[in-house]
Amino acid sequence: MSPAIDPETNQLELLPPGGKSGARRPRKGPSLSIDLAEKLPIAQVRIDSPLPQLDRIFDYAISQQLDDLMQPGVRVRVRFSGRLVNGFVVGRVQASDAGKALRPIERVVSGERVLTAEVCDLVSAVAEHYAGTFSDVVRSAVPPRHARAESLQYRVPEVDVQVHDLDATRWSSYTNGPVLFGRLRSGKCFNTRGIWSSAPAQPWYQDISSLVRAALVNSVGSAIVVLPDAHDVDLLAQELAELRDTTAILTADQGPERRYREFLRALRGSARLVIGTRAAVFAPVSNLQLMVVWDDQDDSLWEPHAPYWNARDVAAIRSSAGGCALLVGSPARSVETQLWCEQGWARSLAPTREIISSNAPLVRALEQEDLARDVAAASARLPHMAWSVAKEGLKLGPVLVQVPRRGYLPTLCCRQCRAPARCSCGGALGLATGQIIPTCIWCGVPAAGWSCRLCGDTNLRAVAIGVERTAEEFGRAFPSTPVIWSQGSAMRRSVSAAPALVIATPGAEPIADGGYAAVIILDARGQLLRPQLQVTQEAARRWFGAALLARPRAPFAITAENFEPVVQALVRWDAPGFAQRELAERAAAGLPPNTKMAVLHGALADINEVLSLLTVEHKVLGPTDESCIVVVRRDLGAQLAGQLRVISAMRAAKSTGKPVNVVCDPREPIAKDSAPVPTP
DNA sequence: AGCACGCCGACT
DNA sequence: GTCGGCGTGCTC
Repeated sequence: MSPAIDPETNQLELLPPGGKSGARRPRKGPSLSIDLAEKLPIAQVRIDSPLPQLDRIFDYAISQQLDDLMQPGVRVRVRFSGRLVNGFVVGRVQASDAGKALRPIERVVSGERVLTAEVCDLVSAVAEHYAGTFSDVVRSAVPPRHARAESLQYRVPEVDVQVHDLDATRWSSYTNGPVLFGRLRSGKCFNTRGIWSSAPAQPWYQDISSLVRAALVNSVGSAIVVLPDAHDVDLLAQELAELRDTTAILTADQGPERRYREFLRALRGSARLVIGTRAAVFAPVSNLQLMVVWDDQDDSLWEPHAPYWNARDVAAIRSSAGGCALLVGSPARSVETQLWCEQGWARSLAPTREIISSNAPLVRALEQEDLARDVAAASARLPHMAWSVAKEGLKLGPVLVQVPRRGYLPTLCCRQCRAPARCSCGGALGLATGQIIPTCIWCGVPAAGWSCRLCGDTNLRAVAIGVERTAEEFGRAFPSTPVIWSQGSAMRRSVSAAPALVIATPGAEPIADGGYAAVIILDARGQLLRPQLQVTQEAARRWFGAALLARPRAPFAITAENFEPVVQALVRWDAPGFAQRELAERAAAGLPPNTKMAVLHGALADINEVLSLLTVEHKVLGPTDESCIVVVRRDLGAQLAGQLRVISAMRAAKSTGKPVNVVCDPREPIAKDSAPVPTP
């Protein structure tokens, strides 16, 4: 409270607006003064700086000239440590506790209040949760200003939202579905949270559009839908075309003007529905009723920049803070959302028994008798069982073949000793379609005259077979059938109902008109052998995802053994049960999401220093030369993040050692096999 | 990060 | 006596 306002002059002791006056030099002579705003003359400002020691509120004086514009949420330019920097006004108060003379705010960038109070609190909460800074998070929440977009008129349209009969019917395919749907429809969104695992043969974008209609009918509120990529956004926007006039599309690939325009449509109430990719989770809509996140295990929901937030978890924070409804859907189920269900924070929605028995695909896996009858089945890439499923399916329509690798022969090894084949630069060798000489995947140099560094053999052997080679093989086997392929680099979005073989990588499967007549998963066993913690989760997501695209009761062949739990889950169409099992295993091993993890990256000495400053009860895995993992009980997660934040800020301010990079709730913290398991 | 302040060695 | 080394500390 120290710089008192003189009641006679309404003036506050101030530093001059410009110049490079020494920050700590005592001012000499009479101080400069400006005419202060009469009410709430102090602006609380967040500075645009990634430095953790500057991640707090700074007070500035508001002149009478800028009084009207200086609303919470506006962008400003302020003199900070001698230099002009950007910032946001996050509040206005009567007095400052800075204990020193204040500088006036130099300039208001525009009167647009781009950072609403709710989003400002959300950004703070996300920064705290991930031990990151406000400015790193707010960059995702508020796009850069574009003056022309700001000068446009934003009409608030009259849109009549209608709930169709089909909308309620779709949700009666799920246990708890009718209750949840009814709550949204009657406006009882408060603390309504659901986690759904897709019903077979029921497109996710139709499920979501039904929810959105229910939440927006009879209400003046808004809804946000977060989807993994721009194509999904288009698909849902088409499904909800009748709400076009009140829909804002927020995707990363839009370009500055369009992006800011769509943002302003949400901010100014011109759009009540926001459909977008991960950053849309911060959209500044008013009266938020419902948030939907689809496919929460997709990598795209993780922000690749510090502090590496995840859109599903940001949505959960937002739902917790404001009580808006939250629905998270997946082809399968993540262990994280399963935990929310088991803790009672959210309801589980699973397909009903009736829907499963009428629509779930008929799963064929590798059985003991298959293996006995067909000696080659155990090692064959395309066992007889899968072959006959393809042949039967092609009589009725398109058949999907999911192959985990793109390209032709993407990985090669020495035929003699099976050592991975490498280029002189260290990159792996692969063979592209039509090539005879393998090339390096990193430097692209052809490896003519390759010889094995270990045994000297000059012959190569394929380790993995890609989509293109698989398409070639099926083309030879079914000469009169069209073969279509689709993979990450060249995706095909849809195919007709005519018989065809469709070879695709996971996530690149085209949608078939009327659904696939059969689905085949190749190289399934190999996918269960990779060392990541997420392998079984990821496998379930990929395989349920492919199975969803099939017609009701279509045959589904998978080249993994029947006894694999994930295969069992497919047979019973029970993704929640599978997640429950995985969650229990992780709980027993002290692994997330039952615990909270943070990965520290940096030099060993710096990591050790950070660890020595932690007082929260924690376990340490490692440290190795450049990283370590800190594990705490789940209920101590906020404390851990808080301490890591303080420690980072302190070390950065004192510049002791090099900074340590912190990643909270990492996507893939450790290899499953090598994980030293913390003892509870 | 920048930038200023402060407290010790070799120079006009 | 003072020019300048970069160790500390702060930025409303």
